[in-house]
Amino acid sequence: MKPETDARITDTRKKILDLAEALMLSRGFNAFSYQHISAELGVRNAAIHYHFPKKSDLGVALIERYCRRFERFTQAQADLSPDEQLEQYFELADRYFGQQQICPSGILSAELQTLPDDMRLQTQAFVALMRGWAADIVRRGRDAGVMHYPGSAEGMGDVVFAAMQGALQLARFDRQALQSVKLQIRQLLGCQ
Amino acid sequence: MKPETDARITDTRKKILDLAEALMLSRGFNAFSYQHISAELGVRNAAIHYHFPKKSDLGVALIERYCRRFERFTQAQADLSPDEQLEQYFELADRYFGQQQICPSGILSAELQTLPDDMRLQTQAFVALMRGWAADIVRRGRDAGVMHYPGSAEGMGDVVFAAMQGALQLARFDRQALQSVKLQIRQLLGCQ
DNA sequence: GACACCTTACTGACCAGTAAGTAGAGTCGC
DNA sequence: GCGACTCTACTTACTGGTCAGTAAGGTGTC
Repeated sequence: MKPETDARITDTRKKILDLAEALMLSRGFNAFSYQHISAELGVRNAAIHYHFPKKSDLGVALIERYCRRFERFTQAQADLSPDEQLEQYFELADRYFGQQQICPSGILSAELQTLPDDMRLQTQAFVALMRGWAADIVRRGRDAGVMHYPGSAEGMGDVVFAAMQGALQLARFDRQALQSVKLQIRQLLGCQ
Repeated sequence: MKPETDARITDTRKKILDLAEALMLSRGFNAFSYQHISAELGVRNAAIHYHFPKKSDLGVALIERYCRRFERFTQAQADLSPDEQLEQYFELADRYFGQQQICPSGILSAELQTLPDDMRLQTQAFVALMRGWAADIVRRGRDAGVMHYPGSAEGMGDVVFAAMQGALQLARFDRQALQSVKLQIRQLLGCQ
């Protein structure tokens, strides 16, 4: 049966991506090796190279998957109110925090100077997506009259995005920090 | 003459620290090697090991220097008004940005999981210092009536600190991002 | 027999770290 | 004022480990 074969084909590939994702978000892209993945998966090193010849291929695939996942995420919650969308974003951050991880844009931008060119470009596109979305939420929040803040929606979106990225990093030292930042952002936006 | 000898002793050591600092803030701690430093300095690899036997010794020395420098920085501007202190902090960020660097707490927290234990402890102390200072500025800013924001000073300090850390990372993709975040923070605090 | 999905076996580069030796400058007894 | 000693600040030469990446071979399935 074709589906079963296809399922097996994508199975290892998906497991590699999942493991690589977890490793990248906790250790960073440069700080995990094909050994980390192959050992956990019970295969040999070269098996990873079969699916992703270069490490940058794996990296690009990871970020592409983030982009697809993120677009599905935004489409799925397109009908929610802006303040509900903000809470969904906060929950996303909580999930990263619960696994001792930071957000993908955080680790990728920190390591940016050492990333291969193709990964850098892909990262840029991903960050632009996230940034635009944050600005969108606060813009529609203000238009709907549920959020109140001075300045531009782009500026406020940047602050929310940057603060959440920084908060996840800060939370590695103090578990209270993420809650602290989330609460303060809610108050700054005047919602809840 | 003693002073001249002492000057030469500390000269190489200081040059190593300076180069290591620049490398860490642009590439990350794990992504630079003793080769990077020794090549630039025109000495052999082992010369670096003479001054800093383990790489973690170099890392700890770097963060300790940050702590000392930071305390001198806060003492030097103790007499400034809170909004002037905030602008000094912004200028610090501008200086990092101008050299294609991110802030030390940003890179160290991103790489935290892969850092040796002694560096982790030192980083924790450094971050606590910076965080406390940010909270101090906005607390005294509110007390003095020049800053206005909802919630606690700790919460607002965390947002400012996290947002600036995130903004420096965001600025690697878009040079406007840092200005955007700085401006928005000023407006959120109601100063200028 | 063609293909997907691995394996074994290897290469060369880079890495942190070490051991042993050395050049020069300062210190001491005499 | 001269040899012996000592210390700092390196050097050369090396080790063992890890890394990404490759080449060639095997195995099961359509």
